[in-house]
Amino acid sequence: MSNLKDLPAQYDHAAAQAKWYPYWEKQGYFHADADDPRPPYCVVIPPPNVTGALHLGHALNNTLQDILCRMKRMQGYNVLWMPGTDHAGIATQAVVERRLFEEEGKTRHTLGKTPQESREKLVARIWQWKEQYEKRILSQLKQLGCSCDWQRLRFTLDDQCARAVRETFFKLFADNKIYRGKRLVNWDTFLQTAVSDDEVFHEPTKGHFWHFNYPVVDPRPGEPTHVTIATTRPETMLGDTAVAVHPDPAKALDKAEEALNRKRLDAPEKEQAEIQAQCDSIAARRKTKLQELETLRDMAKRGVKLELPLTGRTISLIADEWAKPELGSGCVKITPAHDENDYQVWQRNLAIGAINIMNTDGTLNDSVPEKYRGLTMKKAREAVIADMEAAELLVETEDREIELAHSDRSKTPIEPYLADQWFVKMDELAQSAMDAVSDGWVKIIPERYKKTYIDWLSEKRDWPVGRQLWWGHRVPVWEIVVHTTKNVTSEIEREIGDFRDVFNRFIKACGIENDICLVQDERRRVVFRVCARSEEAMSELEGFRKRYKSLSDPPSTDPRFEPELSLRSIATIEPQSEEVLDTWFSSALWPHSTLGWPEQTPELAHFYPTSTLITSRDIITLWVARMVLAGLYNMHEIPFHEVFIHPKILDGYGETMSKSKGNGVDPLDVIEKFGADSLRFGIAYLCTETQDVRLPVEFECPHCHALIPQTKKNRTLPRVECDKCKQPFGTQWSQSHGTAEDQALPRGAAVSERFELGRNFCNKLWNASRFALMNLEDFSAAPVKDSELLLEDRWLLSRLATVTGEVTQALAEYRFADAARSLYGFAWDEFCSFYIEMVKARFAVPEQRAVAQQVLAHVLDSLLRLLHPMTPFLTEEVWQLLGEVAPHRGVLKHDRATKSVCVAAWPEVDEQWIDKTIEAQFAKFQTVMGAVRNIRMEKNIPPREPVQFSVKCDAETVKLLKPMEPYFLSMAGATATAWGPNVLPPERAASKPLEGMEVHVDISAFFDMGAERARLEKERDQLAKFVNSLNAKLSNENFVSRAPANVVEEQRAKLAEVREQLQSVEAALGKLA
RNA sequence: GGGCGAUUAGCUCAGUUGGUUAGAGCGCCACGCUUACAACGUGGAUGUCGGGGGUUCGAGUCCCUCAUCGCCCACCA
Repeated sequence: MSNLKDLPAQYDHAAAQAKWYPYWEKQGYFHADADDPRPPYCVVIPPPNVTGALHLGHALNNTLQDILCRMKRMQGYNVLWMPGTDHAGIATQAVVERRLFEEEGKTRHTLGKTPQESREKLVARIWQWKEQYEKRILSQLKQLGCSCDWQRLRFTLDDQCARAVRETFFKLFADNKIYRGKRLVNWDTFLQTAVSDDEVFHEPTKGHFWHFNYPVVDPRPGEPTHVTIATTRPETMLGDTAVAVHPDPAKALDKAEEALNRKRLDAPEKEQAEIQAQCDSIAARRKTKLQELETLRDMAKRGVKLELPLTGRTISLIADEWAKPELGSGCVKITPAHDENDYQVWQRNLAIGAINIMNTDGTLNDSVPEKYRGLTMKKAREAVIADMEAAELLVETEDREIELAHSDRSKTPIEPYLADQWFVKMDELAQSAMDAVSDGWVKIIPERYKKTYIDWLSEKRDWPVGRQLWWGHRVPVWEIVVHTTKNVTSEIEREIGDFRDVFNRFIKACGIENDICLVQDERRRVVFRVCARSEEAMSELEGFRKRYKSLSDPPSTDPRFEPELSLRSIATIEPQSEEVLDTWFSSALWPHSTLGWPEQTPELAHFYPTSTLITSRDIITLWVARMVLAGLYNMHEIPFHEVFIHPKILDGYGETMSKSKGNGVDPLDVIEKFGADSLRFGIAYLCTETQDVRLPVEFECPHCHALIPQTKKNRTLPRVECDKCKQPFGTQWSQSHGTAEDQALPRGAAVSERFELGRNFCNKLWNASRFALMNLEDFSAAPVKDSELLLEDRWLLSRLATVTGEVTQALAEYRFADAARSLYGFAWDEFCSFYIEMVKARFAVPEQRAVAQQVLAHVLDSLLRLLHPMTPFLTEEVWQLLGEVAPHRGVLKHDRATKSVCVAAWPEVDEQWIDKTIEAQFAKFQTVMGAVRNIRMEKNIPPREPVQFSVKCDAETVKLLKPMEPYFLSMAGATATAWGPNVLPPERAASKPLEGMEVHVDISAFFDMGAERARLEKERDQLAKFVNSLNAKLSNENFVSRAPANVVEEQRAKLAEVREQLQSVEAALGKLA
């Protein structure tokens, strides 16, 4: 047995963490079996990206999951918390590539001698990175106390996930839900990949607005000889295929004017001038410009061509509604391959065509005149402007601020780019996911986030799933081109038919016919795409392709190879698609792929659908929506019943934390300084429904441990000087932006004082436990009789039952802050400040000792259980110690404590103890105690000085308070001299009127006439004010007649009560005079 | 441009279906190392509940409106 006297006065969080996590793991408490008969409860972790270490947001996310898992485990569920990490395709590759460039000056293309070798080498490096960070992440989760089933650890790029991804892709492919199409994509010229809209951010950039003239080919007399267009991206003119003018400029102007007028009516004054200017501009157009636009429109209808300067090409003048007559010249250039809106115009006017002018690396390609080829878009811009100016076709240059799209990953500008892409058709899939939520199968909490989810899905935009990256699940598709020498359709079709026959024989011979799906390209009929489901099918295709290439390798005479030989002669198979899938494709499968799908495992049967998903609001669309549709598609069943969207962690300025802002906080720093329990409790305490978690951040000086507030300025300094000791220290910013000297400085951790709340609470509980343990050394388990319980025992048991109910209910509804606050108040104010203080006096009386011990041990036991999900280490530490002195605990009935609080039963609400009368009675005692203490302080009576007091109250209250006399002595140093209805204040007393009572403290030794009078006058004024306000209310005819009778009655009673108090104060004052 | 959320003590936040004189923690002031705890105890001070309207006997709470901040989505030749 530990020597309880030697327990440190401060909770040693580091020791507890080191001791208990390994213990839990060894006991296998976190492991869940699929054949366990208990009801399942399953949570899949939102897999953290292996891009870097976990931040506070992860700490919050995982703390909440752990709180629920631990509670459910105690409630008797078979809990599986499925852990894992995400390969985070583009993000991880970008990080590794950037490092490669910074540290070795290499790009991914120069890493190996061949493209193949480069790819392999880069992927190998990313795996190394992944191993390193995954290890770090897992260690962080363990230090946080997360009770994940580590035996089931998964990674979105591991073999099993790969199988699930291929299976899903194959299903979609065979189902005609995956197609290849040319679409305008956001092209990252640095990473040379398409990125999704979600991976693009806009940044205001200083730019210009250039006005160019395009000459008209053979203008008729009286018609314009050129049209003027304006652009912020002049280099794209090389890819123009048309200029558009509105088909009905007059009507469009009317509409614009109408809209403007509507806006003007309710626009604030400061915008009026601007609107007026726009109105004037429309009016001016009516006079001068309309005619011209209508002429241009007519010319467009006639099929007039324009000369596209610098290219020698002619382009069409078309009529399209995209051109807004009220803006610029009223004409707009159309570059379908490099602008989203222009692309839409092309879709309406296919005849104009589209010209892609860019290579994948962001340089201009062979579609532009030779002099521009190979230039970057930026260089091309300068060249185009110079040449247009030289040709006297540059009309005007305006300065203008533009919101320029940047890639979130490489931070370089995005070029819109027409490229072949893999798409998933979203119509039916999105609908199914919408229905799941609108019909209530999946519940989103808080409910307001339903809207985000539904709105996004209802757009049903097809999902571009291909990424031109090397890190990820490679698209399992091969392209086959059928050879043909024929140019008659029917003959070509016959050859295609032959190909199909031979191909089918080939896959049958390989035994992979069930794992192969062949689809013909809609436009190019000789092109086929083959999707492979299994490893075997993939290697057969690859094998065939390789053997095909090396014709020197003579095919075997095995009849099995006959179809292969035929196939060789009629078609070419291209290498497997170079692309990989969007990282969200594998994340979408997470809830079922981690449980073993596509295998029908016992886990899948037992744990799917999972119970709850806990995540952050910014991935409701990217992740949650896609998991629902993927789950429904693959499993025909929702992936989870409830989704809880938790708040975000912000810094003291209300900004999101991020590495690039330098305001991030590493949970390990917080754990080291405050302990994991404090971090967890602090998070739960702040995790309210509507507010984000705002945490002012401080640097902790490594020299003197002073806390220096983090400001927008100092958070991005490579070295910070301590306010107190004036010594410099490094920050997380030094690591990435500092000199070697900065990096060598001792590092100042970024922490937040907000976690002091949790630390103080843990320490309070530790010391209360220590008190209990010290006083339970002679504990012998013996159930108490109901009659032996004193008022304070019943009060505490009543409060415990109530709080148990509150906490259980709050956690069931994801109200973490409510649960934490409820426990905080109960443990600190009721258990510590009152019960323990009272029990001290009882422990001194031998015949009262045993009962008090039983109740104390029991309530501590329950409190530990209730707190365990939030503060697992502390509660386990105390649980073990308590088990040594009091292995059997309870009140009327005893049970043996479990080996660990981890597997202890969650407290039930014991209704028999809930007693509002007792709680009200106890409140009276607390009020009198407060009054006595208050008078002591106000009269400056030294703490050690004993005082005497008397209480005027009814007989009922006397019965209640008399037994409490010892507590007044021990807790307020006050001895009661009289109780009852006829009590009169002593000669020199300080008096306090209370509800139905008067407290008089004898202060003859400290009497100060002036001070006492001042105190009473203040009290009198307050009461008088209250009486007035009540009087006013009650003399209001409307209040008396319209308010509910009970409310009026309450007010009347209150008035009588307050009047009485006022009288007693006035009496006391009179006595002084 | 559309949507969502926030605005309560110096700071960070609670505040149930409208009903006494609006709460907590930190910080602040005073006193106290009383054998669980100074990371503590006891007591105290601190608010035009963002502004303006409205509904109501009664509004921090419901409605309208304005302002500020934050987030999401869309758009910007």
